[in-house]
This record gives sequence, structure tokens and C-alpha cells, in this order.
Amino acid sequence: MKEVARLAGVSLSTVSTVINGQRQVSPELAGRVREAARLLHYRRDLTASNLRRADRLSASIGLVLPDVSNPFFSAVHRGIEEVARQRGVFSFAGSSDEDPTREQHLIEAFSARSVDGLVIAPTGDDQSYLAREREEGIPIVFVDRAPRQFDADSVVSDNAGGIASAVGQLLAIGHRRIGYLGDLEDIPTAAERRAGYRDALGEHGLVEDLQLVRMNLHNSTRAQHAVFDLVSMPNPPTALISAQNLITVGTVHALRTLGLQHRIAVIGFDDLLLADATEPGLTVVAQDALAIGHSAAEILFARIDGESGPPRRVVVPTSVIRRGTGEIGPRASESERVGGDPPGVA
Amino acid sequence: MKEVARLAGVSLSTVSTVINGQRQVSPELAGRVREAARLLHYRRDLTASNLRRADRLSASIGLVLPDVSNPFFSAVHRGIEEVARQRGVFSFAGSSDEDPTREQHLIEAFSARSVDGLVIAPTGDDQSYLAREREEGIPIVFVDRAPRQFDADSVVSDNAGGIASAVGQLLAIGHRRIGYLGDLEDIPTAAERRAGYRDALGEHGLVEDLQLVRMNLHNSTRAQHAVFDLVSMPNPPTALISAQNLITVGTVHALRTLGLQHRIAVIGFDDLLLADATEPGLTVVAQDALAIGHSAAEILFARIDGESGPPRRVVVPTSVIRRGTGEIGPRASESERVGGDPPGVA
DNA sequence: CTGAAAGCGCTTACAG
DNA sequence: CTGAAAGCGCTTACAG
Repeated sequence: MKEVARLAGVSLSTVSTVINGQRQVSPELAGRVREAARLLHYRRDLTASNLRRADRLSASIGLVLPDVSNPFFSAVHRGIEEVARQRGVFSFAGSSDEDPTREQHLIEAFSARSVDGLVIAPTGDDQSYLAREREEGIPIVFVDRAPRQFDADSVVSDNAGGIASAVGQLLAIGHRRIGYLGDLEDIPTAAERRAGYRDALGEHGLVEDLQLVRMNLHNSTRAQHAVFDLVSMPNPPTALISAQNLITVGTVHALRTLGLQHRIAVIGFDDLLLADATEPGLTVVAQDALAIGHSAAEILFARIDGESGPPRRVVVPTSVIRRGTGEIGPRASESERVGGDPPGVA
Repeated sequence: MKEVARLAGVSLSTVSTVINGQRQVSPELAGRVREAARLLHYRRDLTASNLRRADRLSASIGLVLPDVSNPFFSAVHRGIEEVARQRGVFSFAGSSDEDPTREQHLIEAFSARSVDGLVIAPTGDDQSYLAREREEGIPIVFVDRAPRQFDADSVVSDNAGGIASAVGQLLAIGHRRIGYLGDLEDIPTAAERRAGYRDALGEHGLVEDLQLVRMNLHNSTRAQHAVFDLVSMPNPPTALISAQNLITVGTVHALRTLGLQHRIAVIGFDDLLLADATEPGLTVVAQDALAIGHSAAEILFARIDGESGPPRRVVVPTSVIRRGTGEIGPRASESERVGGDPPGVA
């Protein structure tokens, strides 16, 4: 900038003024400045600019997700980006891997880089350490999971409601023994879904059979083993709810390995690519990850713009996508247990 | 920092020295500084620090990907993050949506935020505009696609080789009419794969039949229509190669809709969740997105550390994962064309 | 409308 | 070992 000023023969203030398009500058000087900037390939250093500017806004935000490569969270990421882009704001993104220490490191790092706000999918049972960011006035919005020991805006899926729809649909077609395959119990969404399962059964006058509930699966291999285990029970479930996408992958794979894919109903939580290409097509409770991202970003920017008021809690609805596995009736599993029979033959 | 200095009763230089753990400071002063920092919840402002520091390193890098939510690119993102994390470096990430203008905006924005380096999956046919970043000494590594009109390090999949394996496997089991479903022709990887198809046929003494080649599909709906079109030809293909993950989704879905999933062989490029849960299991040429990310980040940091020398070009091997669809023989499609027949019955 | 000066929060020679 | 001063690349009152 100094060089631009020298080449244009004006002061630093004038260059700054022209570059930022603030107050009036005579067309002649402005032209000279712009020409000099062009010649020198001048680009304003945003970090330096931010240091002195009155609003101290860096036009960058930080995203802390369990895993940037998880299909659900990468879609949330995308949703946030779409809104941020409108404002010329760019995002840091990092994976916590469900490790609270890592989460704190990421937040520390993003704050030290003076982000204007944070979107966090929290891990662990205590986000009170964020008091410091709050003191510094950094807005925070939680996604997918509500914070604990800390109160702030959050945008989450209707976890309990989504599971209730799944349970409702399975009960409606006659299932009474519905197995449940869940994620790590200390992930709030996993706990909410699991509670949704129990409550939905309760509302229909049924009591859950704990033998049918398997938690802490988290990956497809563990889910697969849980399914093997469940179906070999003396009185096995006729339907399964898999409460997370990797668990669904393991569940579908296990049933196919056993040749039971047309016998045991499955409803997965969270949609997947290829879900309409399995046989039968996979029925899921779909979350709207993009909408969650959009909403979180909108709230974050409203806060950055100075909106005050109590924390907002947005619950984004889920929707059941019927493709086949959730429409298998309870009697399908009564047929003899050999694999390979085609649909409609059993 | 000023406040920490005042509270500790020392100079700014001393505080800076203690915080950064540089030269020797008497244990007593150091203790007072640390205590004061703790009391005031002091956190060093990295952007200000970066402004004055000799190396001018911000410990942040920028990632420009076609879409942060695409399964392949989000895995590349993850791979880069894993290496960056070792060094305490954090990433900006943004989606270009295959739009060269957007790509340039992202790079502009990241550079203005003084990133130490860039990883770019380039879009468009000309990256020469990066001359400016080169002048400023910002290292750049390209991933997934080599740059054009610009020379720099790159890490790509063995696209031609991967397609050649697919073609080879299909030819080996007797297929002679192999359809090809490709992405946008101006995406370098799409062009390389398409060329790989032609060349692989050529090496086996065959000439491609252009009627069997459908390009510019890019999403699953368009792929689906292309498949409908191909199979209704008078002399339809007995096998299909789908050269990108969303195209594979459309292809598998189309065949299942037509009841041809056991009749026509399919090999997809790029692996998918649920690929082992379709019926038959989906055979794919898997890319190692994580390895691509790791390698790109390692090269980038080597350059940031001052490595000179000519551009490095890393080609990451692909591997065929056999799950069923790629092992369907050519005679399977000779059976009568009615849908719904189970495997083994036709 | 324009410029000289101060200052954002830090680090870095340079004295002592 | 410690501190006073200068300066990183900018923006912002403040004069004129």
C-alpha cells in the first residue's frame, strides 16, 4: 500500500480510502490510485486491515465438526458455506473426532485467528469452557447437538420425532419386535433418538425390550456384529431401526450377508447415496443437513450483526423416505430362514 | 498483552518472549507473566503476531475444492487436515462448484487472509492467473486434477490406469460391448478416464463404439436417462463403466428400475458407502482420497519449509474392489428382458 | 477533498 | 536477562 501511495503520488490515507470506497475522493486521484494498484498487483492485507478497523470483523468464521468427511456433516458444512458466501465470509473447518480436547484446540485456534463467529457440533458433556469466547463477544451457534453446561443458539434435527415416525410406521404394519441399533450413548443425538424410540413405543402402549436395544456401535463393523447377534436370538426382531448412517451400512450389509434383506424390515436414520439402489430400496428418516447449515449460518450472522435476545432453538424436521425396507411386514420373517429368495416368493 | 505486561510489572517484550518461549527469561519474571496471563484469560492474537513476525507464517492454509460435501473431496479434505493438524496448521475450505470465477474468488479471499499455502482442485482450462500467488511466494499444490497453463506440484489418482483395470476385467470375462458413462468433458479427470477407456480397448485390439459412450452426465438423474437410452439400443451394451460416483448412483438405480441389475455388468469409478449392500454388490475402482490428501499436504508443507526444485507429480494408485456387479458375464444379458427375476433363476 | 499522525496487537533488532 | 523503540500493513480520527 505504501508503494501504491508512492507510485500514485498520494498519501496512505487516500489509497486506503479509494481501496475501501469510503468517503469522496476526486476522480482524478482515485483513478491514479487504482492504476497504481493495478500496476503493482496490489492486494489489501485483510489481516492487517482487520487489526485496525473499527468493527474488527475478519470476515471469517470457524466450523468445528466431528468429521468434515462424514456425509451428514459435510452437507452441514456446505449449507453454512452457501450462506456465508453471500456475505463474503469464509470458513475454517476442522474435525474434532468426538474428542472434547480436540474440540477445544480447534476453537482455541480459530479464536486466535480472530474469527467473527463459531459453528460447533459439540462433543463431550461440558461446553462451559466457551465462557471465554462469550466474554470476547464471539457469537456461537451449535449444530446437530445442543450444548451442555452452556446456553446458546442451536439448530438440531427432530431426532425424537424422526425416530417416532419410524417406530410408528413399523408398528402400523404390524411389527411388535423392533430392534434398535444406536450410536455412542454420550452423543446427545444418539441419546435423543434412543429416548425417542422408548417413548414412541410407550405412546403405543408398548414397553421396550432391552434385549432388542444395542447402543455404542458407531461404525459399520460393530453394527454388523450387533445385527448377527440380534437375529440369532430365540425370539428375534422382525424390524430394525438403525440410528446413524454408518450403522445403517453395517445393518444392511449384515442382513444381505444372511440373506434376510427381504425378511427383516429396516429403517435407517439419515439418508445415504445408493439408498435407492439397494434391494429392497432403503427406507430412511432423512435429515435436512443443508437446511441445518443454512439456518445455523443465518442465526450466526444475525448475532454477528448484533442481534441480542435469548438463545434461539431451531428444530429442523425430518422426513421418512419410503423405498422398500421399511415396508416389509412382520410375517416376512416367519418364512424359513434360507437366503437368496426373491421378493414376493417368500 | 499490554494489560498482562502491566499486571506482571514487566515490559511488552518480556511478555512476548515468555508467551513465545524464546530466549531465556528469569524464572521469576516468567512466572509472574504466566500468572498474569492466566488471570486475564490472555490469548495471543495470531493475526497481529503474524503481521510482525519474521517468517510471516499464519499457520493456516486454503483449500479450494469443487464441493466440500462431495464424498471424494470431503475425504481429500480430511486427509489434508490430518497432516496439517500435526503442524498446528488450520484450513480454510471452500467450494468452487466447477466455476472458474468462483475458484478465483476463493483463492483471492484466502490469499487476502494471508494463508501460507493453497491446495486446489482446479476448474476451468487456465490456472495462469495464479502467477500472482506464485510471485508472492505462496506455495500451491493441485489435487485430483493437474493444473493447465500453469506448472506446479500435483497429486492425482491414476485415472487412466483405474479405467484400464475396469476395462481389462470386463474384457477378461468376455464382454465386448462396454458402455461408458462419463462426467463433464472439460473436467480433466473425466477426460483422462474417457481417454483411458479408449486406450484400454485399443490395447486389446478393439475400437470404441461411440454410440456406447455418453459424456457430460455429472449428476445421477442425467446418468439414469443415459442408461435407459443405452439399454434400449438395438444392440445394447452388456457392461457399463460409470466414471464418477454420482453417475454410478444413477446407473445402479436405472438398472434396478429396469430389473437388469443381474444382467448388465457395472464397474463404478470411486467407492461409495452402501456399495457392498446393493444386490449384487457394486464393483468399483476405488480411489484413495485420504492418501491423496495426505500426499498433497506433505508436499505443500515441504514447499512452505522452503523445498525448491521442479514440480512434483504424484500419481496415487487405484484398486478394484470386486463385489459382484463387475463379475457379471456377458451372457447374463442374453436372457429374456423382464424385470424382477432373482439371481440364479434366470 | 487530502494528508500527517497515531494506533490496532503484536515481534524484533538494539541497547544496556 | 530486560526494556524502550521501531515497525508489520493497514484504518481512523483529526486538521486543514
